Amino acid sequence: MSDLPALAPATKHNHARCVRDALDTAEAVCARRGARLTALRRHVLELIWRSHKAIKAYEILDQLAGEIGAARPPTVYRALEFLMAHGLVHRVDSLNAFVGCADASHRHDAQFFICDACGTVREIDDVTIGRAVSRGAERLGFEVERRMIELHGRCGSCQ
Amino acid sequence: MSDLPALAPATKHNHARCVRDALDTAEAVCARRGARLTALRRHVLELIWRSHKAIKAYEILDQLAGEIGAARPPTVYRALEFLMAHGLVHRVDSLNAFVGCADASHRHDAQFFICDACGTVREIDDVTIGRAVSRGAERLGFEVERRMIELHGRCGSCQ
DNA sequence: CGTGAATTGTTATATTATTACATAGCGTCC
DNA sequence: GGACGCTATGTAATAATATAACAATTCACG
Ligand SMILES: [Zn+2]
Ligand SMILES: [Zn+2]
Ligand SMILES: [Zn+2]
Ligand SMILES: [Zn+2]
Repeated sequence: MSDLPALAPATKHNHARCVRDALDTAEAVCARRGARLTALRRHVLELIWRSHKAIKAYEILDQLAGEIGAARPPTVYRALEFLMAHGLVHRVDSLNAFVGCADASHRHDAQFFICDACGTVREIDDVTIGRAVSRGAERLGFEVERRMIELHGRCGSCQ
Repeated sequence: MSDLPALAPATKHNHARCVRDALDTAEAVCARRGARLTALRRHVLELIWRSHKAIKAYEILDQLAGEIGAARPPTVYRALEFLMAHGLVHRVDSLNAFVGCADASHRHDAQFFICDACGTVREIDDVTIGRAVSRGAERLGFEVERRMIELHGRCGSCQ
């Protein structure tokens, strides 16, 4: 595994450690469920975690091609499908892109704060927002199954 | 203009009237701003309003082709761009599709409740949800510029 | 009318994602 | 160990979504 200097996030933290933790959690989650975190899937997850930005499927594809030779779209999309199914990665619909889940220990929807200046995606799960949505849904007689909440703007360091 | 029976929404209402109102509002909004609601743009808006479902750009394209002859993607995407710029249409990112704005009198983000069974999209603008998001953002020091809030599930009649 | 700006037409291409089928790996039963 | 069945991966083709670049037309305004 190579070093990861160029793509580190804006927030100051030990990102190598941050990635290692994410991969360890992924191993644990998959082990617990009898799911196979294969070399390929693990590699894709690692690429996603190289930054706290959302990464596009074809960027993953290009990086894979540079590292392990030929890679085709289905390879990437299948890995992403697996990682999303196990809650290790979220899809950011407003960007057609993917980001590592900040709390992969349990499946969840979350809210994403996306800085349009630096690209950093910050995931939180705010119960107040969740409750507000639930009450709105209730008034409409609507049964919510999946929440997609993505807020675009400027993060603290980019204002 | 043809009749609109097949695509009427689940909720019982006078949909012909509903469409007419939407077009009238659009005329008014554009007049007020000196924007030109050309025949093409008006036609696209009307196609979008034929149902309360989100419609895909290429569905619009197909319908235009059937009605006025050749139509190319840029034609549709440009009309959509105009309609969105003037708040007459919203894009539903989680569907790559477009829906008529339920309250085009003023520009806004809103929340969309999307029934995955019947496809109906219900737009509301719930201040409670907006406030919850604002407070979440404030705690992160994040400045929100655009809110994408799309809730998938089942509407009342599809449960 | 003449002019410039906005709109639309047209061709090509970029970007994102899936289908369909072939091959390879891997655990289990006998 | 070998046959079987399941999961994962490889590969080719194509579908679905969106934009770029430039030409032709239309339209408001003077
Ligand atoms: Zn990190
Ligand atoms: Zn998450
Ligand atoms: Zn209606
Ligand atoms: Zn609206």
